[in-house]
Amino acid sequence: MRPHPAGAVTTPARMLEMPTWLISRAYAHAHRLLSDGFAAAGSRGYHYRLLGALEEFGPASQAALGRGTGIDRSDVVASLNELAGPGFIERVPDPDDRRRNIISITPAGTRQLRKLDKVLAGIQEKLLAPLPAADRTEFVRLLTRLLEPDN
Amino acid sequence: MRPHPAGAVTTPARMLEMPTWLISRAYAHAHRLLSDGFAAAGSRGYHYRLLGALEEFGPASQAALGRGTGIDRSDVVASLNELAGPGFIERVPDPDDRRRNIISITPAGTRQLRKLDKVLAGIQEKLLAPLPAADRTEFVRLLTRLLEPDN
DNA sequence: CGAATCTCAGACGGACTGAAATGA
DNA sequence: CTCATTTCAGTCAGTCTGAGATTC
Repeated sequence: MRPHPAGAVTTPARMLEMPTWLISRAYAHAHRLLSDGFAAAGSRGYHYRLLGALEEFGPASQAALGRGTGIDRSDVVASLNELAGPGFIERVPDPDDRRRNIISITPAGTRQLRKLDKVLAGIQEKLLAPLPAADRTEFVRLLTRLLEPDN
Repeated sequence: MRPHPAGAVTTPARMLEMPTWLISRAYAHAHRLLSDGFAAAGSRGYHYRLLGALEEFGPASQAALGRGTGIDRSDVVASLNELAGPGFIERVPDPDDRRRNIISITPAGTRQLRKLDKVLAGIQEKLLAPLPAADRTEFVRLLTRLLEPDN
């Protein structure tokens, strides 16, 4: 017996409606929208998280940023270097503890964050586009509920 | 002005309710449940996908399996090696095209697939546990709808 | 000849670990 | 001396690319 012609094999039907499968598809989709969206704005997801944390919580040390945002300490350094280039953040030595840098968001960084806020809103819009408005809030509610035990 | 004490920084609030964020959290959660669940059964996600495709579509070439399941050709080789060890699949050269191997699932492979079906069902159960029964079908419906344009 | 298959080795980007260097 | 922070080099798992041998 010959094997089926190329292309006849697809994802097994038993998987197609599994929540785990759907979630991983949704993740891949969302991730692509995010990467593309941020890249088009000359930025990356880490930049948004760091700028957002700096604006919300004020100046912080690099280590605190890493712990707080869940970004690896070593990636925090790299991302802050990228953000310091265009002047979106500022590093100044902490006068009280000269081991530390205090990282602050600059006015240019705040403007960049505003811009990225819009980019991100556009991405959410694009992601949710297939759902009628009423279903969108329901979708968020269900996802939140699903994750509640984690918190 | 001093930076905040360590631990005061967390994920920026602006992100916490974003669908993209929730989806990536849900993905990480589901992925962990899957890895752990399959590992506990001495298997891996790729094994399930390959065995499922073989049972559903019948014998196929390695290239067809790779294209069909979206698993990289090189990982197909590695996974089939792992599946061939315990005798879950069988490789025989295609008499009609001697470049090819025809891969078939064996009776032991079918038994393994049944076992993994149960494992996977348990994982879905664990994932959806926080949602009341009525919300579960709704959740699946919304995810499916979200992904429809992709298909 | 060009195209497809299987296989291996190496590359690759993303994320984590360890430890040196600096300073409190 | 001990501890915290910054930084860099090395590692690691997962995935993909390239190339060789073979066959169509």
